[in-house]
Amino acid sequence: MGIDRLRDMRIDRLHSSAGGPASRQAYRALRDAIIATELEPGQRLSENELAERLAVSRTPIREALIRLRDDRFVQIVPQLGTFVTRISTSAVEDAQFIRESLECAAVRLAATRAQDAELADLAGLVRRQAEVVAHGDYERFAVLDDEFHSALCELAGRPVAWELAQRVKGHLNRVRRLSLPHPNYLDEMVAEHRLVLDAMERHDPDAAETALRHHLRMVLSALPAIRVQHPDYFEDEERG
Amino acid sequence: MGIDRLRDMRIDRLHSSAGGPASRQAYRALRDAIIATELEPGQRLSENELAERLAVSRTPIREALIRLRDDRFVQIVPQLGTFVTRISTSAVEDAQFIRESLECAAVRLAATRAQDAELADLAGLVRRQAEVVAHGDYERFAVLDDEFHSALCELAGRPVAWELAQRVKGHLNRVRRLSLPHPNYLDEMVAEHRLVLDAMERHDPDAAETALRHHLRMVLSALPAIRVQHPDYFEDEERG
DNA sequence: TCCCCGGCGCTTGTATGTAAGTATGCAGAG
DNA sequence: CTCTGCATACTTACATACAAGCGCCGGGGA
Repeated sequence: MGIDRLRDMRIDRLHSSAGGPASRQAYRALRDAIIATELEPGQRLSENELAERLAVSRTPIREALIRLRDDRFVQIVPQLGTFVTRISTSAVEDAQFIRESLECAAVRLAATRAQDAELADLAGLVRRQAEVVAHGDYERFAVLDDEFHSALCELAGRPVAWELAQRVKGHLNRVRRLSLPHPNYLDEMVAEHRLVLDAMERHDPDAAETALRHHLRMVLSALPAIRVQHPDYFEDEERG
Repeated sequence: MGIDRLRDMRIDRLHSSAGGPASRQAYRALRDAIIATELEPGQRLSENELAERLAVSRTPIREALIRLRDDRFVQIVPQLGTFVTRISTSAVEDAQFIRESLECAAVRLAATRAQDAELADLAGLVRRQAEVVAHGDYERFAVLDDEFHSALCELAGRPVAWELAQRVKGHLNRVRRLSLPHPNYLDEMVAEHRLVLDAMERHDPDAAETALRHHLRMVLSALPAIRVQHPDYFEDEERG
């Protein structure tokens, strides 16, 4: 088992956010597939087969895999194979720690520096989130959610914080997609965004940080349940 | 000018922390050379010439350059060339922000969780730092300094924080090497380490964070002076 | 039946060749 | 003298070929 599952991967054409060099497209396609667990944790990847499937040579595939290794989404073992990393509790916690540290530091700055016009824009963004949630449009909310967190870093004058946070966020998303979101999940998210925004409007860095930290930690709560449901997706010790 | 400066690079053998695949060695060698400004900011790099100089083929060189691009140490322009990034104030501030966010968050955890034995080890490390500083051994101090900050993240249970901090730290080191350290610089560093340690021994996260933040910000103070001294190393607007 | 060992097929790592595009410098026209 | 256009030499991006090493499987021996 394992190697023939490669055909389960849905991406045949390099369609995801198409554009740019082939190596970057391959990176995005593979990354998306891993986060969506279309490529399952623990699965072995073959440079040759990926190249064939994505209709490019091994070179861009290899460059994509190297970058994915830096992201800890794959593990490359010389002369043996390349594997999708299993979900490790510590890796998820690492990602959470990094994101939390960066975004909380950013929101403190943002709360201090944000101008009224910028806060108004952010408020508009949260309103739009409420709208799409009312329509149950999960996909659109995901986009607006990213925009919100991106805007926080932008307002802090540190867009790089979001770039980095987004990179590690993949680990959190992979977990989140495995968890069945409970009904009011999206409503809660929007409400928490509003709490962060309120604190920023009061220019209260402490409150903004607290609210954002609470918000970011929501994701992790589902982790134990997922481990019970997909034990073979985890690499951690306690499995028996 | 520019391209022939490639011969100024001191690394002929892949000697820096030798071991591992050639691409990794090339990465380290090039990274070290850039941080030491043996490869000057703005300088054009040739894959062919680097391959010849490091006695490997273009493939591992290319992989190294890709990783350096992710680190923002080089800029790759397709069909045009690869260039050592000039020092940008915002990039340095980005690196500072990331390092500060991660390490300050880590030291808070460490101050809370550290055991007596671990604190004793850390105290021993600071003592050794004082010794090598007394002998004016800058190189050994640099190693022990890294060990100190690495230990903080380790004690926090988040070694990944140090890995990331170390990666962006290169940008800060490149700046620091250009500044002539004033005489008591090393003594101050050790003293500040001791302040951080003291706060940790009191299990006081707030004090530990404050002390570390102050410590980390020392580096940036030298930046304006360096810009005056090496204006061509900077890419920022205000040059006239 | 169990164990050891050697060949085979796969893997990644590296080297080299091909393609496409940009800046540059020179030649020639105005 | 200045401007235009083309040939050329370089670059990165990609494709392909070669090398070295690990795991597996099957045969032979005890």
